[in-house]
Amino acid sequence: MTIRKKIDQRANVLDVARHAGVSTATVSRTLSHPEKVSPATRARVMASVKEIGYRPNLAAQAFRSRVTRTVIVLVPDIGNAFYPDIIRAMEDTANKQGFTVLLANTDMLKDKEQSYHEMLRDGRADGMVLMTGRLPQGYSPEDNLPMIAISEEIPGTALPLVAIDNVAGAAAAVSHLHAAGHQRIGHITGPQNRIFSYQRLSGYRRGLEQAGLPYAPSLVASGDFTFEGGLAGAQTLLDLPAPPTAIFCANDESAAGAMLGARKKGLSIPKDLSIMGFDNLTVGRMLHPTLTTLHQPRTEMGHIGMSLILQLIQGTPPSKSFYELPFKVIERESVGPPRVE
Amino acid sequence: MTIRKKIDQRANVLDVARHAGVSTATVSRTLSHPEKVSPATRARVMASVKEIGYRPNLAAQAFRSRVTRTVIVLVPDIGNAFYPDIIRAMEDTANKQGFTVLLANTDMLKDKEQSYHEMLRDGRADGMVLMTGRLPQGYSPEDNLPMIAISEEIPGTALPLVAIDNVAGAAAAVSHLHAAGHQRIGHITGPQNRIFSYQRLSGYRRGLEQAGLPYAPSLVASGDFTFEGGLAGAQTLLDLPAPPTAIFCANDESAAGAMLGARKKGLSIPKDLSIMGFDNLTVGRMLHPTLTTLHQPRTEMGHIGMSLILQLIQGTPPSKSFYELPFKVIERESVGPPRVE
DNA sequence: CTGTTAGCGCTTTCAT
DNA sequence: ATGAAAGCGCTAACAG
Repeated sequence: MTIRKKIDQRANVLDVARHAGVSTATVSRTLSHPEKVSPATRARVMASVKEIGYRPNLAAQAFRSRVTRTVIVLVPDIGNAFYPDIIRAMEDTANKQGFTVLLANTDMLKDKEQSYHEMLRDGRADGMVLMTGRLPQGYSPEDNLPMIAISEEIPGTALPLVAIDNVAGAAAAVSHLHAAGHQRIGHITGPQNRIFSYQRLSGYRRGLEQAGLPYAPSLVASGDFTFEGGLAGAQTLLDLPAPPTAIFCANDESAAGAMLGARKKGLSIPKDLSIMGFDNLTVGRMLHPTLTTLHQPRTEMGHIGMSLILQLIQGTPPSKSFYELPFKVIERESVGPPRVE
Repeated sequence: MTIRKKIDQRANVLDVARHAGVSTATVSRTLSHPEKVSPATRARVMASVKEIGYRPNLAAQAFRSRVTRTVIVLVPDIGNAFYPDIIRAMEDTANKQGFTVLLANTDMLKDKEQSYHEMLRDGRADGMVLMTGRLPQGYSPEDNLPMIAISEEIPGTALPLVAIDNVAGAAAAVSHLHAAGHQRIGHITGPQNRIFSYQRLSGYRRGLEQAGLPYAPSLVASGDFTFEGGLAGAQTLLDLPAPPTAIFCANDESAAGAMLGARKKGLSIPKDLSIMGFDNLTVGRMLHPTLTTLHQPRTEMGHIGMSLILQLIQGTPPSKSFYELPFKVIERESVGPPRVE
């Protein structure tokens, strides 16, 4: 019996209770709800905890209290430089409140999304943040599990969303190009499986419309948010009989690819072709010329999103369904007036 | 009493046991060690599980079995494009074996490192992977917790390491520049708090030595692995009375900064100045000119590292203390012969 | 404010 | 091969 303690080194509540001359309940209270215990006992228990070197068994705690203090965050592609700032901000906010972020890279694979969602259902996390733009398979509103979306909207649901207005952002980008004098503005899209892509494409169309410019399907090349996609897209557009004088790319990485595509064609940016990105990643400042783009407040997105999900976890209902954040155009070197023809 | 089931929807082992007409022990066995149960009962239990829609409570499981199937991965800076490939590979390997990766961004903050290490000690994870180049505070070898290091060595410990030989890699980079004809080769270092920085600096010196070139402290500028650090470092070096004709940067991001620094000085790359990076990140292909660099097999690093820690967790001791991976020079456009003076 | 007591849901001896 | 029963470490009624 006393042998057990020798085998299993670790002290538990009972050891502390004995040492402090109180009950286990008091020990538990002191640790979880210190205000419910008299200062005197609190001090005594704390002293014992310290002396014995007691640390609560987190697995037992999670099991018993049905609270894990963990939030699962679903990221479609951790290699995409768009996410790190958001993730860091979420982690900071979570840690500050004693929560842990369980980051899950899904690569847009449905079974990964599902298996993390099952972890949530099965009590390994208290809430979930989606940046995938879609619901995990097996999701059921009746489960009533705390969930929100960040950065990318989830069509057909009531999940609270923290993001910019992507359509308006894309329209603003096109306006910016139009304001610089461009009349033939091309677009390189994102991948088919992302809501983002549709929103930015429709923002592109809205921007054209607002500028009084016609929409020509031939000026839209399909990309996939990657450097290679941007490269290929630009090549397609520049091979057109009447190529665009400016290209609005669905994100910065494809804009980088588009810049290479232009260079390969012997075009100089922005003299022969203007290029505009979306997201405002660090890479934009590394490119030559530096990239004009549209800024998304990623850090803020992360902070606000995490605060929101933590509130939901703690039982506070969301005050609105869309926490809209501002975007802004970042003017750099890759956009200029069109060449006079 | 029966009311409980109505309130707390969820089925448990007892429900399954009753439904299948067996004991809870048999249900547990069927789920955890199917081979210890007769095919007939196994089928019956499985059928009940399915029918009732039973899913084990993971928190209870973790608590009781003292196994979480979770590995904590400590990353110094998730914004650094060096890590995503490693992380993705680790996650893939872990998931394949039913494990989960708990990614922790530490920003090289000791208290973050410590608090995640405490999570390990307190039973919220089964093992830990360090990419921080140092031990978390509170680490004690006697705890005998499964831990390894990936990519960055931990001085003064016996933790198994999966990485390239950074010193040899840096020396190879310098050799490459020397082979191109350079005699005055500068270096922009990493930050002071990273082992990487020292290793690459000492590799730089070894490379000079091997080339029969003198080491001049003035040709070493201190950087911090960031774009800005590279920019500032290059400006320092290029302002020298006798500036280098080539710069070996401690990583690709600072190389990108150095390229801008050169451009700002009106230098053309590689005609007036050659630049070499380290890591082979995607950004190297986006730069103009594209960046010559040294490739680290990051995906392999992640796969091997995760397999290793999972083995340790399952009780297999490591077969060696250094799992060395190969590096290789990637030749692109940023390195050429020096200008004839 | 504090102690008593009864489990949380699961796994695991120990019998049978 | 299966069941009975004990208990992991902690928390939360409940009573006092």
